Amino acid sequence: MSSSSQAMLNQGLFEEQEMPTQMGFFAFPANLSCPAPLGCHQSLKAFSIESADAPSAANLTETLLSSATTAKHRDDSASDFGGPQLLSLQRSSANFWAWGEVNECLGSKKIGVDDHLGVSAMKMKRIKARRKVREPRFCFKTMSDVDVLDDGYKWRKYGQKVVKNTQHPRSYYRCTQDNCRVKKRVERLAEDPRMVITTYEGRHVHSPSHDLEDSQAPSQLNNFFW
DNA sequence: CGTATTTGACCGGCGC
DNA sequence: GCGCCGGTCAAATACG
Repeated sequence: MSSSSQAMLNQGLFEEQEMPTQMGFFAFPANLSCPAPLGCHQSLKAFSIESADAPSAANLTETLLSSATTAKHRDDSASDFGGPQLLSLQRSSANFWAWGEVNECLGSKKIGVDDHLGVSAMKMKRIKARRKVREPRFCFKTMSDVDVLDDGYKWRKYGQKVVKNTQHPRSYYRCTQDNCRVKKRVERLAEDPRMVITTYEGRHVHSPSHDLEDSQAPSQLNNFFW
């Protein structure tokens, strides 16, 4: 975990009092606009998160924020806001939304190992169970015209599915970087189609693509996680 | 022509 | 065991 992420945590980025466990939310200041092609013209409103991987969400938030702020600062040098000040929290019960599926997938379910299973079968089951539990996963709820938010990484779509009780299809993306198994799902909220829910799964083993283009120091590459 | 996206098929988990 | 459902694969198609 980077020290800045820890700082963000200490500042109370992740608040859970009004949410079930594993849930937290925050809001960008109303005047923060994300740069094109982000299309995130409103506020990033909420996320749910696997508690053990809060730093991941913090780092992604950092990425999104820095992407938004650096782009803004390139255009206008007057710094209305910057860095940690962006994270002024706004609390609103209106931000609450159900995210049972994510919580369910986060390993809250007990996975029993049957006594009669063979050793290999048990191993398989354990590996699968462990994988399911360990994959850090969290989601952002964003008001946006476009489905895919520019988080600095390059994604390839590998599937689309209409899920039950929703009128909007869910899209599945994988990070295009070799050896990086990070995935994300993007869908629109049934109740409010203006809201996009982006769910990230896994950790990047590399820095964002535009950082690579900027020839970032190799030592930073290995340490970067969101 | 290489790469990205689309989309129907397939698979595994889960509840009944 | 069966059916439902979410997630993934991969062939076909679109696009630059």
